[in-house]
Amino acid sequence: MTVASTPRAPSTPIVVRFAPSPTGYLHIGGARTALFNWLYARGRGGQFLLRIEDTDRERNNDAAVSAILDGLRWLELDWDGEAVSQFARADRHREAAQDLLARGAAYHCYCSSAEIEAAREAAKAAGRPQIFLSPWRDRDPSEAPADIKPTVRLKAPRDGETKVVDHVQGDVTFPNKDLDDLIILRSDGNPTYNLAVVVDDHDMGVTHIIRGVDHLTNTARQTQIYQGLGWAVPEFAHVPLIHGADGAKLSKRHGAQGVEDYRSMGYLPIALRNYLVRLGWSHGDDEIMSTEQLLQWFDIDAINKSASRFDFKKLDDLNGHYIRACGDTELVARIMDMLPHLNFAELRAIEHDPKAPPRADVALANDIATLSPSIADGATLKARLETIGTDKLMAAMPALKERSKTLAELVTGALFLVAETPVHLDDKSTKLLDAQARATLAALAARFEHIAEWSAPALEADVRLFAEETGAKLGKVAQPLRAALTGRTVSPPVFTVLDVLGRDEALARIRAFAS
RNA sequence: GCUCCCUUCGUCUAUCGGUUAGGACGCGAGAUUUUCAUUCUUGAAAGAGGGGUUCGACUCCCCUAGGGAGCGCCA
Repeated sequence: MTVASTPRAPSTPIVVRFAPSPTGYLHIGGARTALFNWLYARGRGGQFLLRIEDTDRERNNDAAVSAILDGLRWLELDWDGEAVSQFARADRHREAAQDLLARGAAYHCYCSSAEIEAAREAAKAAGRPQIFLSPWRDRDPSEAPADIKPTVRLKAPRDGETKVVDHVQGDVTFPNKDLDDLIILRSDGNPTYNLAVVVDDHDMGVTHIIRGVDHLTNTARQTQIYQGLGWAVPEFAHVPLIHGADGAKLSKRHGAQGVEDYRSMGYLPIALRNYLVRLGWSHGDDEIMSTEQLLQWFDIDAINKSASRFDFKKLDDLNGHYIRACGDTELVARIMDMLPHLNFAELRAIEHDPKAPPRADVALANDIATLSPSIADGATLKARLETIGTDKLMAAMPALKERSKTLAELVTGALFLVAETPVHLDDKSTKLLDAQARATLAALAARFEHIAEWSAPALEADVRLFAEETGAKLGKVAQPLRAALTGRTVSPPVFTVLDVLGRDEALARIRAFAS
């Protein structure tokens, strides 16, 4: 394992920000951007600020904002200070626009929306670049029509080029002739995104802007605003996008867009972070990296330029690693935290590709439907588990966690705890419990009644002895037991199941199918 | 259409001009095993295509092809 040089203490403290718009959930791509920002700041003693880009009043609402904050908290990415509302700073943005006007770096444009639209259509039809050159850039404002409220446009340079110096993309130059005079103040006097971003980033003292490449052309335009305002341009790192497994944009069809879905599926925050950081960034051959290592190693200069595809198989593998490494107490706590977020009926209603394996939370919902149909949601399941006793869940954890990739699978494996007696059998276990198997169960029940010590090793020894005496293979004895105890042909080791269930419950379940 | 970016196993990636092109996931085979897993061993699997530059190119340059992003009084 090679160790990169430790980042030098910068003379000016690093300030980064994550600036999502409130769309109703924290997008998985946004989550990675937030993670990159967080790692960069926290690894270098800098600040990680949060700003909500809520200037679009129609889309903005409190629920959408808290969904994003919840997502960040769940991912364990803490930010400094209060989240800044961009909308609340509109006066300051207007002030900057006035400043631009006063400096001669902006002008009033009296073109109507219809006029602009028409020009764009014409350009498109003629195969010309769809940029709009306002005639009011050079026209005398005294000629302005009285009935039109003007917008304010940036007076961007027409010649030369605008260069974006980027830690990921390198130097990217845009010919100024391709960048039109963007509107910075709408005709209703409200600031537009590009102006607001520049003013906010400047006022918040942001030194490094780490965001998606989809903003690269915005950066060229924003650079012109910085220049018009006479402000220093911050450093940039435009990170590549994350695509779905088919290479197209990540969509609902791919399984999950918001981090809340990943919580529901039972991924551990640390596993998701480890997975996300490896999309577009690496540190040699290292795959599993602790947060401490990431803080030490992560650097924006090592981020790749190409987009990557989201691979659930790899996420599952990482999550499995972290589950196995996690203490039982913490796992139980995380399961209990997760359960109230699950609504089984809703999960079962999720459409998905029938060829693909269902999401772990959907699989759990389906399993509950057959095993314990009376449990309708995660909160009920949680209550049921608490009634039975979390000590039983704890006792099952060591056996469960080495066969689970997600918390949802952990719960699926633990469902035998809440099953009603007699257990609801699935098709395979129904078939397995034939006359011979039921006779075996009767014989076992008789033995178990008198067993001195009810523990996994003692039970295993006794069952092995029974198999030996009757000349049966262990599987011939263990499988009927498993079916009677769990209703499934797949479960944690039967002896663990017997042990965790306890003598009375186990015997009742066995007798229910014995004959 | 215009501008910009990208292209190493199926996927995520390593390689700072000289390697039998490495690792991880997934997949195949085997071992362990009461089921399923875990664990261990092992196998297959890649430089988009074409030109240059160079003693030597995955690495530098050009072209082509494919992919992506942006082109709003959205953010």
